[in-house]
Amino acid sequence: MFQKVAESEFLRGEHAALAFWQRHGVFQKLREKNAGGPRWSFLDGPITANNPMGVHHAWGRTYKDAFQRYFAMTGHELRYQNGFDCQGLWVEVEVEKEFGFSTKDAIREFGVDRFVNECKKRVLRFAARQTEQSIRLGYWMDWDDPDALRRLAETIGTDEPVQIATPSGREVTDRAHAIVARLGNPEWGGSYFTFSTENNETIWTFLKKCFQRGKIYRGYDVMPWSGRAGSAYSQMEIADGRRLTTHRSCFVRFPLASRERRVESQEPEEGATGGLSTRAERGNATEDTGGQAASATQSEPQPSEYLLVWTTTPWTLTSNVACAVNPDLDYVKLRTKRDGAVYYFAKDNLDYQRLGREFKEGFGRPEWSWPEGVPKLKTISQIFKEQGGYEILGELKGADLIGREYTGPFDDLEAQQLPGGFPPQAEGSPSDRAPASAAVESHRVIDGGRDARGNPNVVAGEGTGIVHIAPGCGDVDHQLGEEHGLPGIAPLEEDGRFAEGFGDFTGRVAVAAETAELVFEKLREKHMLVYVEDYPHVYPHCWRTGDELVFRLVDEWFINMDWRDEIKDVTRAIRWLPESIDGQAREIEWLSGMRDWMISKKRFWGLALPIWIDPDDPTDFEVIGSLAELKERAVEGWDDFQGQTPHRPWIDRVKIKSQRSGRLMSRIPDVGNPWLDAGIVPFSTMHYNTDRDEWRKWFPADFVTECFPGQFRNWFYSLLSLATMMRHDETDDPAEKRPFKTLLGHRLVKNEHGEEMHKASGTAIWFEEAAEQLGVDTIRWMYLAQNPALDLRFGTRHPEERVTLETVDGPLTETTEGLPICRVTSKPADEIRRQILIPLWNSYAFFVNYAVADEFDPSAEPVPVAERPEIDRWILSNLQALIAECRRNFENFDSPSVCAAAARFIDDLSNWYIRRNRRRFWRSREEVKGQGSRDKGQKLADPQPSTLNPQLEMDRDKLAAYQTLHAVLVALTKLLAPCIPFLAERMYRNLVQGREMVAADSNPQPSTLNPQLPASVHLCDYPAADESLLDPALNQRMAIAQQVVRLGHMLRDQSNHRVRQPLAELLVAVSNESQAAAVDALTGVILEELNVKRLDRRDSLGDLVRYSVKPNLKTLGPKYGKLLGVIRQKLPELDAASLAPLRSGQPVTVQLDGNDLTLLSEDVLFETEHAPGWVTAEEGGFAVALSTELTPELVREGAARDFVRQVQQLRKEAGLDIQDRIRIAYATDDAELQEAITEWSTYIRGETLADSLEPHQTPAEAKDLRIGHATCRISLERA
RNA sequence: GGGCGUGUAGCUCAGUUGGUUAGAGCGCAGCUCUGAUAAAGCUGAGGUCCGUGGUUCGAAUCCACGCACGCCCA
Repeated sequence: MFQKVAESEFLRGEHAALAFWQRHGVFQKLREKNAGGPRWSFLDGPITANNPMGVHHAWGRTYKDAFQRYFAMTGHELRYQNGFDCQGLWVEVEVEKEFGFSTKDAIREFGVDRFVNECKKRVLRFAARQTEQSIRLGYWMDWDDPDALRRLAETIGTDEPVQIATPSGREVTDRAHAIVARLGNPEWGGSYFTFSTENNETIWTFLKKCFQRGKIYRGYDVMPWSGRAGSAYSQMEIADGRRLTTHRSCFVRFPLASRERRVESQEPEEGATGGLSTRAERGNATEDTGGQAASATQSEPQPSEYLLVWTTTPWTLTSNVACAVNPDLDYVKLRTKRDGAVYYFAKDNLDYQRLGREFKEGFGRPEWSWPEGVPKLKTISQIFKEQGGYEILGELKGADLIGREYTGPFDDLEAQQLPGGFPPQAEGSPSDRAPASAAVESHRVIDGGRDARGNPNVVAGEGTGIVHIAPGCGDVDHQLGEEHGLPGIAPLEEDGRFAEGFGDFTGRVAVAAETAELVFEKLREKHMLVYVEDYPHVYPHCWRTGDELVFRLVDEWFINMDWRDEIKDVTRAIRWLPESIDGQAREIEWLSGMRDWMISKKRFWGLALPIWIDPDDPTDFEVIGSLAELKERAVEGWDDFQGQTPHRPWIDRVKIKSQRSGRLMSRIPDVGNPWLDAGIVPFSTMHYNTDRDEWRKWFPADFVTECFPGQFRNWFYSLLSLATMMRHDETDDPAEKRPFKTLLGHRLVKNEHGEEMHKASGTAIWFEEAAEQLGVDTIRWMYLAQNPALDLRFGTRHPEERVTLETVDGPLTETTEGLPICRVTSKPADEIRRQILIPLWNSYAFFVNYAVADEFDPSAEPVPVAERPEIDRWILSNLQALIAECRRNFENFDSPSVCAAAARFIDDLSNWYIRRNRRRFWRSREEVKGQGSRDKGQKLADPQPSTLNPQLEMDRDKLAAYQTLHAVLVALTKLLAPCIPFLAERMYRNLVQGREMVAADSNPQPSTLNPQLPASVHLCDYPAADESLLDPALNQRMAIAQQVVRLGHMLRDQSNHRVRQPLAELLVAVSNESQAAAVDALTGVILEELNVKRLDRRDSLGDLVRYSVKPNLKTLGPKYGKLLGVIRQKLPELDAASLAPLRSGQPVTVQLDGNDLTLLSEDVLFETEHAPGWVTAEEGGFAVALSTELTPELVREGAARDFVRQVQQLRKEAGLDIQDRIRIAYATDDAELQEAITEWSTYIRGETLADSLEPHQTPAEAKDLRIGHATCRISLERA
């Protein structure tokens, strides 16, 4: 039997379900049940085990769980392996914070081994934490015991043996790091950790394959670099750190060498007369420049021509090698009046209002408005005017400047004079092809060239059209330097300071403000500084420290990605969802534009790149493909390493011998890019290297899902490239190479106003805050129902409102990490609870509570469906449609459609089926036995009039109702189990196991449960639609009845007649036979819903309305074109009768404005207009009219129903049970009402379970209640 | 700067191949129903379909330009 249910208490129910699953090992039973079934391969994208989970992590994890549950309920075997992302700078950053380290040296001092152990500990601690949070989400995975993970964290770095039980039930004892290195292996089960030896070693396999294809190289490239972190940032990660900042930017002039080779000129050679030069006008900007420049010309009349150059990074001027122009661009030749100096720069720049738009509108983000206190920028013309004025001497093309030599700004520096550039290259290094000339010998104007898309690198606009080129300090600069055979000067050390060889600059931090000032001071001395200003712009910053990045020439390791077309082919073989995003195109776009992949990082915690190199000959390097290979090749250090994980510092001790030279080779000190860790998992977690047959069973994954912004260049990219390379020697078929078949991306979780939630501002919502305030089923529904292509506006955290959560473990005021727990509100969550979960619960509670009272036995012989009332067959038919729809949508990874269909069904169930059938359940057993006191003869409208033996028939009808509703609810719990696993479980268990489940909960032996039925909804098979119950015609009929009722309600509303007031007659006019049949079949339903005495159906709308005709522009337009205007005007004026043949499909020829038109039936639309004198409404081809005339009889009956309603409300307010009997006393001055009560006394008493209904001098506290047009005082007491 | 996308009610979004009076949900206002319902239903107000020009008998829809916003790439 069923357990009576009361309040929904969703949160308490969720905790109860979690406890039940744990106590009965339901998840284990599910895995056993499906073992050997068809496989469904899900591949989890690893979550960074670095912080507790927030609600933004839970969206993807809800998808993962929901689809896994669906495929489990359809009998599939699954892997259930969660993944943790463990290695990389993000972990180092947090550990540095914990220990207060701010430099790499601080870490070295602390000890790299201790540091790496701390990183491992942090990962294990947060893996434990996220495991607990995921379990609370209802996410069923093969979880490790969080406490075991914490024990490992505590003991890692010691030799103390630890004993843990693995998820598969094995007892393992070993040193912590030996266990940790093997977490997630197939014998133990559990989550995979990317720091595992298996994962790292499989990346070695990948890198070896790259090496064998000749794709690994050591590159010298200019990369964004953080001096503080001592690390280069890859193209992928730099995107996250852009910020608006203000730099001291400067205009500088480089003196041109005189043109000895010059053959002709457009302008006569101007002498540096200086005749027009005067003392500089006063003015801050001019004060320190012009005068000194003028004096330069005095002491040295030549040269007098200058390149005008502009830069926002003054420190790079130390490393200037060349200047670039656009040969097609117009340049101007300008002479200043003050000192007669002649400048060259782009013509368009003279009056160009630099950052004019940004000054007004900011830099493209709301928070990036023009910085306060920074003046508007001047035009170059303005600057020269302030410095005494100028005259234009002429124009020339950029091409005319190319080849001109000049004097650099810092030619006195040692580095500038070093042949081959700076730093001096080791012999035999890959860049030993670099030119032997020194930078000072290379200063000349070059062609800026074009980028990959063919756009010129040098354009007019912000600068001067002459770009200072420092191949060691800039990306494009570097490329140009390579193209033009220029030497490079790379001035910065790892820490972002100038190296030896830079005079006074040596040791200074490049980005420091003082460094810029020193540059200006030196330039001033050399008379090269023209103007200095504050220049705001968006510039890359370190995403961790916020420090400004520099562009630094580094030697890093790269994968040559010239096989990108192979990856594109694989990309095309994959299904990318949601379709509206066109992820495939986005990925292809990224693949087309991406550069070679920088895989190295000069840090400590991460994949040990398996590259061994001869320190004396950097061209001699080798990639090792496995630890076994390394062991074989090792000539020293193996014994030291053995027993450790392949991480720094331990792995660094192993040396091998060069096959080429026989010399000792060492591992490069770099660690790997963490996206390698996440990209290899289709191989490492499926045992590619250890059990190829097993791997073949699970590769490729059927499904992956992740939050997509950013991942096209991160996880998706790494999965695609690694799989393409891993498989290149095994197959040519792109489909065989793909790591996954279908990808579902989803967007971001935002707050209710659409803003990002930030940890720092306290607006980020922690998982448990949301879970224990909003409820997990609610949150899951919110995620699953959301369109994945759109941001989800989750809710709002109120940092100022602290709350205490009541949990099973007692009150909770802060998270495990000590973060305060704050109030979380969410309108979408409230709406879901209101519109879906509560109606669902109420439907269930209604059933259960009546079933308990009636002692309904679900095992009773079922009433054949064919013999049940039409409405039962209707809801069952609808259920089959829902089942089919849910299956189809789950298979299609379309959870929003599952949720939408279910929501519609729940509405039909609650607001139509149950509401309409209440009376079938109310009939008490006494009533059935003929002992009831309710009056049956005066029932307003019995939906099931019967000529059979009333007792027998009612009994059977009631049984049918119970059986129908029971079946629907049980099926619904199964359908929704993947979405709302807690509520579904709770309902299912009571509906199926009933009271026995209480006994089972206190006794872990499930023997008391009905062994025939699964103990958990999650052990059930997903329902399959029963075609024999599907009756589309019936569904349509009911839809028509619902539509008529809706129209009827509209008419009542418009004519101001409440539904409780019976009305005499309803006319329904239909336009076809199926509508007629529907109305006839459901007349009783319509009458009762609308509280109308009589329904009269008319065969034709013509009886109720008259027709009007309208042209069908869609068909007539193409035929008559311009004539359409006339047709539109005149056609409705035609006599409707003359067009009548059209209604039966005959063409009609009419004359309009002198034109003969032949109209087909499709050319004319017939519309209805309401007949006068009726309240009518019309929709979908039928019309409804309601008579509004009230007779005294009708008024009295309405009053009686009002009276009943008010009494019911009082019963509820008095807290009476539905079975309690009462006595009613009332008082009214209204004679008509008095008469109505007397007339309908039996009915009123029957409806309200009243033993007596007496006029009385009621107590003063009795309420004045409105009954029709009168008022009445009513009091009641329990009988 | 380049590429892609978006712009429709107070908010979030639909809107088919160009077709007649542009829709939904939320919010707001009013009304109704209720022995499961903390719900729900109905009605109403609310629109320069970003702007300008063009194509067309007809444009939210197609084209061009402009403006604003977003993403990706420089």
